[in-house]
Formats: sequence, C-alpha cells, structure tokens
Amino acid sequence: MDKGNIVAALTRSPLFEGIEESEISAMLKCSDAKFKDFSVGDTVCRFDSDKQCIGVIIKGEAELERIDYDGNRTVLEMIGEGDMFGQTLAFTNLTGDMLAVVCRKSALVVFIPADFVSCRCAHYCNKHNVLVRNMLSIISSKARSLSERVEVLSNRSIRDKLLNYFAIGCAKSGGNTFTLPFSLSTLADYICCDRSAMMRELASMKSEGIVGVDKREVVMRR
Amino acid sequence: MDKGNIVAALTRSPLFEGIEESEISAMLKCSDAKFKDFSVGDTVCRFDSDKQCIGVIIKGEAELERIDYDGNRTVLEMIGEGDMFGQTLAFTNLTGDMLAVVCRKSALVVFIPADFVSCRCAHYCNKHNVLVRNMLSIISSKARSLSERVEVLSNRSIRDKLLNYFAIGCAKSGGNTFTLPFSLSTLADYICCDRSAMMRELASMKSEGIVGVDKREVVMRR
DNA sequence: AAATGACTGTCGCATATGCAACAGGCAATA
DNA sequence: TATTGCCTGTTGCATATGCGACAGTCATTT
Repeated sequence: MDKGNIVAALTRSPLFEGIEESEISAMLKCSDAKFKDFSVGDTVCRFDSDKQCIGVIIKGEAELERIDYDGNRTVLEMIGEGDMFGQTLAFTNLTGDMLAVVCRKSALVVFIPADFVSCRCAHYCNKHNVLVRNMLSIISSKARSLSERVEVLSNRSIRDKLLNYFAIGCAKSGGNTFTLPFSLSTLADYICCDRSAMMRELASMKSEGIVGVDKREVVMRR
Repeated sequence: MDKGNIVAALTRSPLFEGIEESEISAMLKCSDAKFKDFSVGDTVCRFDSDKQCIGVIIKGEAELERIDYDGNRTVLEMIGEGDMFGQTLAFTNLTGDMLAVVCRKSALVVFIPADFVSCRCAHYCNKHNVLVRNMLSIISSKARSLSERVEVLSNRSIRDKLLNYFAIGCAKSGGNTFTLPFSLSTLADYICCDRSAMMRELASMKSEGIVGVDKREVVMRR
C-alpha cells in the first residue's frame, strides 16, 4: 500500500476526520509515526508495555481480547478499519489478566506516540486542534457507550435489562422500533445472562404482546 | 469568595492540575467563564440544553441524578470539590429520562465553554496544552472506571461479582487486602444486586474461608 | 450431496437470588 | 435520655435464572 492510499484511508478514520490529506501526511511525519503489517493471529499490541501509543487500523481487522489466569480468552471489542486502540482508551489490565490486540484479517497499522495528540507538536501542524477535538470526542463517546451498558446491566432481571436495552435502541432510532446490531446470542452476552434464559424471557414477553422480535427487528408495543 | 481563593481552589482541581495560578486566571478571563452560586436543592445544570459547558465545583457538593418517567430518582454520581461535570463526560439522556446535577451542599460553580478546552484560544494561553491533556486523562480515567464496572457486572453470580470486585481492589492496593471505598449497602448497589442476597453470599464465603470482611477491610485468602 | 458450524428455539431441573420483614448497633441530634 | 436515621446481619419463601441437553434452520464449505 503506497503513501497516497494510506493517507486516503486515514481520512476515513474518526481520529483524522475533518483534516485534509496534506495535513495528515504532515502530521504523520512530525509525529514520527510507525507503520507495521500484521497477518492473522499476530499480536498487534500488548497492554503491559509502558510505551504509550495510539494505534489506528488502516486496513484489516483486529480484536481486543482478555486472557485470564486460566487461559480463557474473551473478546472485549472488535477493531475495524479506521478504529483506534491504546492504553488511553478505557481498558487497563488490573486483575493481572493479559490484554492484547490480535489481528483477525491481515492488517496495516499505524502507531502514533500518544503525547503527540495532546501536545502541540514542535513543527506546529495546522490542524492539531481538530485532532485533539476528535480524540476527545472518540474517548467520550466510548465512555458514553460504556455508561449505557452499565445502565442496562444495572437492571436486576433479564426482562428489565431487555426492556431497558430496547428502549435505548428505540430512542436512538427515534421510533418504537429498531434493528439489533448483532445476533440474539451476542445480545445475551451484552446483557450478561444465559442465552436460553433470555430466549425464554423473550418468548414470554412476545406472548404478552409487549414486544415483537423478528430476526433482528425489534418492535416495542406501547 | 474572592478571586484569589477561587483560583487557589481551582489549582486543586484535576482539570487545572499543573497550571500556575496566574495562568488559571488568564484562562478564566479568555475563556469567558461564568461563576454561579447554588444552595441546597438547586438544579445546577440540566442535560437537555444544547449549550455545551463544562462545570467545575469550586466549593460545595452536588450529585448527578436521573429522574425516570415515573419520577424515580437515582443518584448516578457524586460530584465533589474540584470535580467536573458536563455533556462531554459520559452520560447522555437517551431514554428520555431527565438528567440533572443537583446541589447538595451550597456550592460555587464555574462554567467554562466546552470548546475552549479543545480549541486553541484566541489569546494564546500558555498552558492550554496541559489543560487539554488533563481533560483527556480525566475522561479516559472515567472510561476506565466504567469498563471496570462493566467487567464486574458481567459476572453472572453474586459470588463471582464479589470475587471480581475484590480482586480488582486487591490488585490496585498491590496486596491481598484492601479497604472498601463505601459501605456494604452501596457495594450491593455498585454490584447491582439485592443487599440481603449479597450479605448471605458474603456470609457463606466467609464461612468457607475464601474471604474475610471486617468493617470495610477485605482480605482475600488464597 | 454431505458435512460443518453458527444461530435460534424449547424443556427440565436444581438453586441462586430477589423480596419482604425484623432486630440490633452505632452515631448524630435534640 | 430519647429519638432519629443509617448500616449491618439474618431468615423464609417464591421464583427467576443458570445450566445442560437436544433439535431444527440456514449458510458455507468440501
């Protein structure tokens, strides 16, 4: 992938939104960014290192996973093209579990020193302000989605979790219907309950006429 | 409270950490910050307005609460001296519930236009970089604590929630013991389960010798 | 065609958990 | 001293939920 394509790809990343190609390449230069290729299964980044870097996936796909002390892997997050990852972004490994970003589809990644974002760079890039604002809005939207999930999880029954989740979904779409962003199985994961128990609850909610669920379409009645 | 005291108080706020008093007052001037007094029960800020502001509590105390459609109030967060609040920081009101910051101890609050933080200001304050970095680290630490809570809540049994929470607490203190930051009652709230059920579980965990809990001291054996 | 794998849907069973209720301790306050 | 409010600790009961198992659909691959 040549320089031009890389920069073009980065314009589509939330981190560089609103910044022209010319300025992006200037920033890459003056931030001393590094590029690396990864193939499936490679570890893109571990969270034990102390070098604070921000990674942006230019091409390909990766996932953030936790490996706990007895080897169970949990996927915490999917990281697609344009998405970024790094220490700054939420996750820390407190429990001593291993956190790692692992490549899923062969990927090209750019690593940018973390303090480049928050400091004015020596060479004075014009659009540095925009970059900072983008960074702020990315992190705060991540915080928002986390607090949304906490809100859902704070309900004590499966039914209330579902209703809460559906209400949020509907509110976002602005109607009384919306489409699930994932399968019912992973909805159970999101909600942190047993899948079969969720299906059972869903079935009784349907029979009571409170909600309708068809494929990934959710309708809330009343 | 006179100008000097205000600025002195702000030096103790995470948002202004590492910035000298002289520069803080310069920033307050060039950001067009507004000061307001509140007494107990006053609504400091509603989250329906579109004027994006960051509030910092100089003196006093407030709490962030949600009022849902049938009038139930839930305290989402305590906001103490030096703490800040605002749209940018996590919470949005998607479900149509009302979100508001309510004064708990008579307070003095400074409101700073949100874009002052992320934009370079016209008059070029020296320590603007530091301010931005502080802002980033505040938000990302909020995101971290949220994802920590999600991790705890993602356990399906009370016992596992407790063990997870205790493990994190111990890891933070670096030993196999730590002290709870709040009462057992509010621990049950944090964990989102019934208090009596939690006490029961705690009791059986004690009797099995897995943990020891005395007052707010938690010890994990093995 | 056959096989594989991911997702949906349902059921039975044991039990963990929510809920309501009560009692005692402790600190602050009148 | 009496009172009030908050926190801890425990119990009985009904049931919601986790868990395991199985079957059916559908898309993809061999």
